[in-house]
Amino acid sequence: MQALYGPRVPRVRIATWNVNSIRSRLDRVLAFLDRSGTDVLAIQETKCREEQFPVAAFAEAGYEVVASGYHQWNGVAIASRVGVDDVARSFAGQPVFGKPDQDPRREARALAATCGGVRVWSLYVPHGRALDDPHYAYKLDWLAALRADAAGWLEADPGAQVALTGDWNVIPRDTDVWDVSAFEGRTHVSAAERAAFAAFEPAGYTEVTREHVPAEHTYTYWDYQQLAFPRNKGLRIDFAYASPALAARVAGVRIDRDERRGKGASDHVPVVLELA
DNA sequence: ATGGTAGGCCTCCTA
Repeated sequence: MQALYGPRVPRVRIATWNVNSIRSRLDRVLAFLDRSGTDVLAIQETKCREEQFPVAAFAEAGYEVVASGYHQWNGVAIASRVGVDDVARSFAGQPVFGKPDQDPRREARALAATCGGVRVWSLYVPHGRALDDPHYAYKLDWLAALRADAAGWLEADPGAQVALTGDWNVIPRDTDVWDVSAFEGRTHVSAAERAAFAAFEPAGYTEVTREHVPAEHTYTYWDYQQLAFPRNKGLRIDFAYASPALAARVAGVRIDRDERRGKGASDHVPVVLELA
């Protein structure tokens, strides 16, 4: 009898990747899915409208896609071969940036779906641009609103399996960049950004990529300019916060550094969570 | 030497 053994828990491999245009990166993304055995991929910077997303190529590879995007900037998606249920195109308190009177839609920076029992969020945190730019205040508001909402999900269901994955555009530690002095006076390293990032821990979440890949100067992004990758001048800005029930399942994390090599690479590499 | 790259609806904006 099935009940004697309890419900089967499917093994799931979840990855996150800022692809910097899904249309120009399609072959690389499909090749990554094939070689990595990824079941759910949270994609950021798709840089396309929903109707432009190459869903047929993903379907052929066995993945269902849900995408959010309405022009050539930002854009997030989730590709899954273990289901995409209960899709959300924003979180409850997600701030609006720009000219809300002309464009009331929130930017396509957050997308959620339940995939194989895990609530997966694909997040593209606002860059901030500069400390004195309105986009910087927007970034801090955005992170605070996400934290507040994410805390509520755990209060409502402490056993929920939630993954907050994506490009966080925050350098949490001085050792997450080749030379932190190069970022003095710039975004990504400010005390306010680091506090906004760290605030997910007291909200009940664990940053599992740090837990499983603790080595300093381990990067997930290298600028296209000035030979940043050959010189290993990178940043660690792609992370995955996991709820307690999900964090307990994470058996390993891999940062696919090789994906940055060669012509036609994204400036970010995939980060893969292996669930037991 | 005050640049360099890569994406997009591409002579500008975003990262």
